[in-house]
Amino acid sequence: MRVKNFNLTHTLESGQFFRYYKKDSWYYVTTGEHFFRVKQEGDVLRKECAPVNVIKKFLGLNHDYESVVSTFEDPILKGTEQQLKGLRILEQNPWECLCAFICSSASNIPKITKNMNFLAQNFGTKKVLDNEVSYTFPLCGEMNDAEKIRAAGVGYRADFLHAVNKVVTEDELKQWSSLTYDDLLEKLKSLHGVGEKIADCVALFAFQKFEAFPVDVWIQRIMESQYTGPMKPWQVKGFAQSYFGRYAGYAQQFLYHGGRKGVIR
DNA sequence: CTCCAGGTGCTTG
DNA sequence: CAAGCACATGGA
Repeated sequence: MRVKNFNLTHTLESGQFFRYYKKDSWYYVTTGEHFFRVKQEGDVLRKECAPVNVIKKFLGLNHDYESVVSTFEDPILKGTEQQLKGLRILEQNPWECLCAFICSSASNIPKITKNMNFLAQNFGTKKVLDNEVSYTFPLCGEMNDAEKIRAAGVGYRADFLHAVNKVVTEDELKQWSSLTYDDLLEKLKSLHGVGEKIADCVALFAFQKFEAFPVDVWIQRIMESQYTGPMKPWQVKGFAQSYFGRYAGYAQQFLYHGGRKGVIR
């Protein structure tokens, strides 16, 4: 299919998603019930083993990229966007996204990836694509074995995952998609192991709340050095939401990835 | 061996 | 509220 204002590499490798790997110029992606591969050649996106509507939804191809970018007025942000043109916010499965970011606390991307793959292996369903093998992630409620959770190497986060798996249901998660940003944030933050930052990540990457602005140590550092000077994280978030506007979440992802790639400054 | 990692919960001032 | 610390685990 043809795509415009889209960059697969920036989108997948910007730290919002963990269950992919690259092989022979294809990206192999496992999300929801799907295990598929995609590759981009210029304006053409090739995909195999998943319906086109699934791919488009997941990759954020339904977003109006030009509208998003048209709200960017800040020079640093505009410059970063130009260097990372086509980076999209994904639309992830809420349960998987929630688990991934519960695993993310005091961790790092390679380790989160391993945790998620182990959880899928221990609880999920095997999928085969040619010679490639992957496991779909379990549904909410299906991770009922504390021992198997711990075996995924998630450390102290095992208790969080176990508790959250127990109190939330897939139905409830579906209902959350109709909540306002504030109400959704409340629901997410009520979960054990989910604070402001993780709630914002899930609100943004799964529930498409583009006004969310997750503040981690990276964004904190970038915001302080480029915009605000020393500030508390909750102040940085407040500043960013009012300064960047209704697509603050998109701004966050550009700045986060740009900062990590050394594109800024 | 020490230090750190897309934080959060719990305890005290 | 704000500050201080523990929390498992793996890699540098």
